[in-house]
Amino acid sequence: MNLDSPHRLLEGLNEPQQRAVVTTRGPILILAGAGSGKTTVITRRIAWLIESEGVAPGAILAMTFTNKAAQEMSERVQHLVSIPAYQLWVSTFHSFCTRVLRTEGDRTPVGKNFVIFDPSDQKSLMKHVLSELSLSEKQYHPKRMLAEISNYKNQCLLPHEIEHTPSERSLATLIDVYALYQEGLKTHHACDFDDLLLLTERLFRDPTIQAKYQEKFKYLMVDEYQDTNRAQYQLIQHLVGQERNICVVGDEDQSIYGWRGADIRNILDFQKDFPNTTQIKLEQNYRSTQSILDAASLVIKNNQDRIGKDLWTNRGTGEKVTFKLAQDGRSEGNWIADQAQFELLRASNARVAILYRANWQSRQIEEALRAKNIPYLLIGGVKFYERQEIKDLLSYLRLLYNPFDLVSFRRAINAPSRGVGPTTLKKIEAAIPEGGEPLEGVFQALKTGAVKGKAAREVSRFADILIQGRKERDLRGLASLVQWMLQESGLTQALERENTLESESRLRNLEEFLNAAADEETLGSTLEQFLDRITLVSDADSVDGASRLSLMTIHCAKGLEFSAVFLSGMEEDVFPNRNAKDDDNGLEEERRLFYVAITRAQMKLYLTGARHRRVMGMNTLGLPSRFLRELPEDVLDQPIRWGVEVYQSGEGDWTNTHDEWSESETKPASRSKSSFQPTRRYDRSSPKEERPSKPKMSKDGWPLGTRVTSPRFGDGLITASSGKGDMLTYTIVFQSHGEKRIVAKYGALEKKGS
DNA sequence: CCTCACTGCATTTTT
DNA sequence: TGCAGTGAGG
Repeated sequence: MNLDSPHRLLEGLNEPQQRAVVTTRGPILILAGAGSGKTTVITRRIAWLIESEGVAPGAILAMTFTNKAAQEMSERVQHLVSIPAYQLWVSTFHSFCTRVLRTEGDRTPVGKNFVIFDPSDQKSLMKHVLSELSLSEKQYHPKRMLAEISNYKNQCLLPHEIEHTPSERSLATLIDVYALYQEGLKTHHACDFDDLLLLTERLFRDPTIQAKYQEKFKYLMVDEYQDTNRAQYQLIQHLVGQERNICVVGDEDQSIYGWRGADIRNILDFQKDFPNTTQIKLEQNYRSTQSILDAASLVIKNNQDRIGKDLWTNRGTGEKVTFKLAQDGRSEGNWIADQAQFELLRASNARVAILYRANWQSRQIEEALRAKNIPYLLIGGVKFYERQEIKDLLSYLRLLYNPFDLVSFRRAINAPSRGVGPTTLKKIEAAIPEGGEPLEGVFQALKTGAVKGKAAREVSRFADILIQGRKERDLRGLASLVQWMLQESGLTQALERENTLESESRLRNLEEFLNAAADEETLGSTLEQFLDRITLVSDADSVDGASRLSLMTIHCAKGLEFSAVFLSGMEEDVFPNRNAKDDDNGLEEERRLFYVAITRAQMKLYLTGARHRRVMGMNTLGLPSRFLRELPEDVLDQPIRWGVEVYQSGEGDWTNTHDEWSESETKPASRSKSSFQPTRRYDRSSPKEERPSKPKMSKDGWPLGTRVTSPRFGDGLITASSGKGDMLTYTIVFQSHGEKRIVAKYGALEKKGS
């Protein structure tokens, strides 16, 4: 290979990138740092295989995690070599599996024509299962049960394969729940997200099937390999054939889906799994300035679990990172809004993102943006296809496709409200013959007179809609079918009758849905394909390149880049998230999340925090995120100050600082000298700082941060408060008893030193 | 069977 | 704080 006069497909690539493109045989591990041109490499590599090596497009399988990534790759490949899209197998794991199951489905419990349950469907099935087993939802939270089941599924374990000893009562119950849940899915002819992977993996255990797919796909590529879980890992192992042409691309520092079963060991151990792996590191960053990269590199160095990379850039030092401490969440929002507007005005093509750890944090930022009339796009939260009215309509469509879907049946039968409640539903369900459709239950219940009167009329009208609908399904196009369903189901009329602001917006959503169906129809999709697509789209897929200001979680932002990035809520327990920092793994993942956030920025990075925050209805005192301390001083435009009091943490143990709560004689933190210096003034950098607001809780209580003594628990520090008057309650962290909630009136608390 | 009002409880992150 | 789940009344 002569790299001096590059082939068209190698043009503009640096040396390691070129090697990654042309190394097509055997196992390859591409460690692609943030912003190192990963997508370019993957797409050029696919094009290279097709064009220079004459590989048939259909023999290449490329897997991604999001539809957006898949779509982008597919488009870029088509741009490079002109081949029809349908020949390319670039898809998400989930849609790949769906495709396989739709082809081979006769061999799985749910058959070919399954529906895919989304989380809300799962939840309603789970509730049903729990009541069947007479387990209280109070004790067995449906969501937690589902999370645990998901965990097992991600590890490729079915209920009967989970090992447990007789003494593990709660595990035994979970297994029962899991088993019955799977039974439920089977009778509904339904899969949940995890089943798509699990069932496909099971399928590939059959040597015949395995051979078939190994023969088809000679070249495998996996994007974001660090995010694969056990099921995905196994799936890949099954697919790798004799020639071992597997290329995985990933970045261990961006592994942020451990909670979803992703196992960072998959990428760390790749070379063990595939001896003689070619490893290529992409370390030149084309996205960010040096300051941003320095911040990112020094932060991530604190992690143990990594292979290690040294990112560099030739884009210059750039502006330093700005940190802003606001008095509370509201003023944090306001400051971000103002500053974001400034960033937007800076360049006509500026794209700005406001990121946060958890969705709830978006609220106050949104309020600020709305108050200032700054347009923005919110990604996440309630998804379009999860809205009530959409789910109502979908439940009808799903029933036309798969009449066994009892969850949809239960929903549709009383949407819009027809006066068919739990009682009638129970009777119908009892009348469903073994292995039969819910609709047969309706006929039975009517025949035997179990359901009569008004309910009977409504129910039989509902049955008519479904029966007629099945005929219409085969006669009409997608859009026209949706249109018909909207009318016949009475959903539109019910909303029109309601005639409120709320119903108006729901009608608009239904219209939007109709548009989506029309779009889909022009692609020539069937009802099946339409339904699959709807369930498998994610928030990240809706990120609109044209939008100038976007709000999203850090997770959603992975893979994206923005000229300026705001990262809000830099407080301990917010970020790192309180529940995630229990163990080292959790904390390292949080740190990787921080790393992902930092590396989204091209030109400018802002970090913000709030001194006080209302969280879950409580006033809480924010302490600086430990991550702030990991930032090298010289990337910041000024030292980080944290309000009046100084929090000087030795691994979050405030008692280490005992007397330093009064601002007088604080010693600087060990690593960064000037960080967290006490300061009496609020941050002076901002031109129009909100007036040093009234001290919180000073009227009928003590301010947060006050040190108190309790006769029962000894010395402590007020960290949060809620309620007022007689109900005034403090959350106090005691030196020797941990965190307690104490009603001020009865607590006999005394202020320390008075 | 539906609606409204109350209460108690929770916030990670998503294909 | 806000939502979801529950219970009383219409």
